[in-house]
Amino acid sequence: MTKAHPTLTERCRQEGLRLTGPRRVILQVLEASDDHPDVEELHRRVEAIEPGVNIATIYRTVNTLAEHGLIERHSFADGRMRFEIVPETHHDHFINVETGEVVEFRSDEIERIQEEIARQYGFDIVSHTLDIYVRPRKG
Amino acid sequence: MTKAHPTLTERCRQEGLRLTGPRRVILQVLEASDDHPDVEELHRRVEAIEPGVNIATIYRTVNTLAEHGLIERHSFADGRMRFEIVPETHHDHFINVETGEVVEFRSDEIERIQEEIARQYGFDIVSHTLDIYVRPRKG
DNA sequence: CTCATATATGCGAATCACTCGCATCTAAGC
DNA sequence: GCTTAGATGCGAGTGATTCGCATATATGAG
Repeated sequence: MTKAHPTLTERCRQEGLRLTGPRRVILQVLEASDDHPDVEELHRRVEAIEPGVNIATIYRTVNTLAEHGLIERHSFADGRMRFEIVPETHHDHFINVETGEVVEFRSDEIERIQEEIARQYGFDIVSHTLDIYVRPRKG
Repeated sequence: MTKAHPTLTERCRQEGLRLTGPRRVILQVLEASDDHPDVEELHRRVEAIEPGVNIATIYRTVNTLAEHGLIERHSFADGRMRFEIVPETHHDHFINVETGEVVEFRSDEIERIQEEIARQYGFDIVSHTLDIYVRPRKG
């Protein structure tokens, strides 16, 4: 029986990345986050577990992890970068403009239409981001 | 006979914005741009028409115009903000990852599905961005 | 047409998110 | 236990954007 999801730590090993003290904590925090924290928020969460980790290390680590394809970068309208573990299957995001909360959704239909349109234009899709800014429906 | 598109200048007047020298040039440049220039590029184009306009003025002006709904801000993967006149009908963007070129497209079907999904989640859509990073199809 | 004043502008300093240089440290292979 | 490539801490540096403030100017009132 293979595990459904190898952990980030396992994937780091596979990628030949060193498992240092600070890095282990960062991985643990990422595993435990089901929202889309930015670097400052990650730093806060890391500091809560083990103080003394420099914020530059968080920046470097998320960059390394993203380069190795273990996490995804997002930049919503607030400017800073946000991160999440690369999901099993791609999804897009609702961003609640009143609270900043992020909700994931997926539409196979939208994915399909994108492919179709890209083909019409003579493009291959490398990646895409669909961010829908919303507010709770009234009434 | 009403004009199909009021010019930016006309819309500024409607919004009670002052038409100063520098601002007129910025508006003219925006009207003439059918790409998605960033602030530096706008500054370059403005300087070519009338030197001496400070880049801070470009920043302030695009912010003012965006707040008044006359232009749209975009931030593609390169980090800086890019602008375009608010289009007649909404469109999304292909970004050629090899050249940085931006191509507009529109899909009523995608728009419709977005609305449908948002409704299912109990949201009203405020706005959205769909950026598809592509490369020219080979073979 | 002139004046008053709310708005814009130019300029340099400040800010914000992020990156880098470099000395030190340490994980992981031998 | 060594060795060494790779990781870290820290402070300085960057690049895009914003701000403070003195000056200038567009626009409406008279």
